[in-house]
Amino acid sequence: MVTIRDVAKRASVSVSTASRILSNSTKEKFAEATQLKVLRASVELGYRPNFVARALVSGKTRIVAAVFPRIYDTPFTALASLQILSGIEAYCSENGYHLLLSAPQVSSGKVDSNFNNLLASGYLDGLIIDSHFDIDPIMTALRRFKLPTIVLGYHPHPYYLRSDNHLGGRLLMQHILELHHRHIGLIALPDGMSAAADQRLSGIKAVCEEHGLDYAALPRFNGTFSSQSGATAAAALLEAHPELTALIALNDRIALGAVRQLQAMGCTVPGQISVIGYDDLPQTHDSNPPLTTINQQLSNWGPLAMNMLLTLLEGCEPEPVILPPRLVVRQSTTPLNEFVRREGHQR
Amino acid sequence: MVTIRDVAKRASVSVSTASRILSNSTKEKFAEATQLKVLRASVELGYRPNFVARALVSGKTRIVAAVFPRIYDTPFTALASLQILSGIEAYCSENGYHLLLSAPQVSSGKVDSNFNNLLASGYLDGLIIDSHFDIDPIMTALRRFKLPTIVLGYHPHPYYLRSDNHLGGRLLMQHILELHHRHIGLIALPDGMSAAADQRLSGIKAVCEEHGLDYAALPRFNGTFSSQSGATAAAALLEAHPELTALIALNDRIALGAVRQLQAMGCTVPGQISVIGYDDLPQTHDSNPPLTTINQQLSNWGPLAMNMLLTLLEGCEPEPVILPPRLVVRQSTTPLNEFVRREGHQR
DNA sequence: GCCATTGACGCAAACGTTTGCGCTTTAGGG
DNA sequence: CCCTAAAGCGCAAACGTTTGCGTCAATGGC
Repeated sequence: MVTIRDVAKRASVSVSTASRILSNSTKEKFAEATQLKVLRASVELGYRPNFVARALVSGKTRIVAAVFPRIYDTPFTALASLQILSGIEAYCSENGYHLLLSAPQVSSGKVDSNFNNLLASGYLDGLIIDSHFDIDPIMTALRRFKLPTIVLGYHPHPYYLRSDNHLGGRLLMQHILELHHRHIGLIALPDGMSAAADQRLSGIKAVCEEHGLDYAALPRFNGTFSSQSGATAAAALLEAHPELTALIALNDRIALGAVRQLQAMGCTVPGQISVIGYDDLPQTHDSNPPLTTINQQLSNWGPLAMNMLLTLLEGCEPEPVILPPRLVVRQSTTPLNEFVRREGHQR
Repeated sequence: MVTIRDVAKRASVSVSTASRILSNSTKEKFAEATQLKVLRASVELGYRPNFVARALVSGKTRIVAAVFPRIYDTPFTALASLQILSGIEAYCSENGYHLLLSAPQVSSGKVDSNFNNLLASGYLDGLIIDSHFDIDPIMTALRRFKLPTIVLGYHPHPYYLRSDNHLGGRLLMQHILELHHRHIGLIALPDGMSAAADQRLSGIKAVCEEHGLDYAALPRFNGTFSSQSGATAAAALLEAHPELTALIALNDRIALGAVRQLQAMGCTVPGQISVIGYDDLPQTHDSNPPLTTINQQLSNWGPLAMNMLLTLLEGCEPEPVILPPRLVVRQSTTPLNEFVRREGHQR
């Protein structure tokens, strides 16, 4: 390993001079000739600074962590995480940072010890935490160390980035109403299970009230995160309420499950029943029919969150970010046709 | 920050004694009383060793990197990466290692500078590299540093882990032949584009020869990695060869695209035509019909690769690993029915 | 009772940087 | 010609550990 001492020796200057010329961006005054000597020696020897030593004295590692809690042993969930992760990595790399990935095991209110070690290790300059699930244990573990932190999602924290799920819910409902549907089923999640889902529901409710609809009266069936639960829900809803002409699913996976179930039951989508999802998963492009859904700009999350973290690391106060979701109209929703609409009105 | 010096002072011992008692697992002999004093002082003060300092002297950071090259700006591809990553992370964490994620930009034979910095930084004890795409530039950049490395896939390297894609190809073809199909279309990738795909094709070819079929005569259409290209391929194949009763796709995405296209053309799957994919992507469980495909045990890759890396870090020579893939029969393939079979034989 | 051995611990160097401060030289002003 | 200031550079401490070696006392054998 070639150290700065070697460079200094070859350039016949002191170590401190070499260090200042090589790393100190604040150009202290050095003779042109000296600078050249050092620079040349550096490249000739192929000198690369040892970040560990640098970190020890500066206290800065230029490493940040992305934390995706691992709940019930399920890995950080699916492609959404990957998109975010990819964005963080890219932005990190552009700014000379390195990304450490951590998926701490959270069980019975405790975080695994390796995560605690990581926090105390001094390896991290800051972190970005996904609060898709309950991260209270993580945040309490984190409090002891004064590490700059950005939170993704609804966990209460001064610096956060989230999508406006209320607005997303509104878009969902408005789209369905504009298509003249009035008999609308809801495949939701149990209240309180996910802050994001709750917000989506609140958006739906708000639109209902604006249109004089009784939100509480909407046929509703609670699923989970699996596509199978979407299928179950669709079957149950249609059996209890054959008059339904539209189904709102709170995420794409249950929407896709619902579509599959409907088709298996001989129901055409969107011919007889419109289905709308939420998340804009990649596979919704290619599903049959392509799914109308809500896009959360996931690919922007990583860079934006990392940008917030960087301003925090520079000692400034980043503004929280709330991203507006967008409706993506594909082919799983269609206007209620005249015949059915009239029938609907008769009831 | 509470340092080991504080602990030593509170226990009224020297720093070296504290260090040895706290970290040196090779229990040098110390008086019972001294050990207790130090341990107690340590917990009372909440001492956590600074890994950076420890790394500086020991030369070991207990950080390893997972490298997923970013080609043409596409992020590390999809869920396969995520499954592997999740496995690596879990195994890292269990063994007290930390995982750094790097997705270096590779363009025109060069790797971005941040990746080079990472390699030279001294931050890494070792790395696991995904060779899904061409990683020559990465490997040459890596050669200058003597970092223990495991390669995932077919890139030539002493320590590798891969799935037996030749066997996978065999399974693919055997399954189709056992279902009595004889008019088989191939949605492949251009030769040489992917070592894994080439291997799959070689397996298919081998089975053909064993059954006296002319591999070269199989109707074939080359796609890419997108599901759209699968749709295009299916349409083209069926138009040129209406007699086909089975389609082999070299990956699930193009298989799903093909299924969608077939259904749009009024072809039932598997009623009129069987389709088989490769990869066992999660969405193939829920597609309509659920796809018959090949599973590569991706969730085992991470732990196995990490295990190899750990033995390498301990100074031993790990054995390369070749995992056998498994056929997953779902509902997109079915035996050729009698009528069609007889017709098939007549031609 | 003396010497060698062993057990228990401390001293200080080392890892590769950064950085506060001080030293020398030169230039410039009076 | 002297004094001051600035320019250019080096010394050495510091960051928090680990670890080779040395020291001291106690112990045991003869």
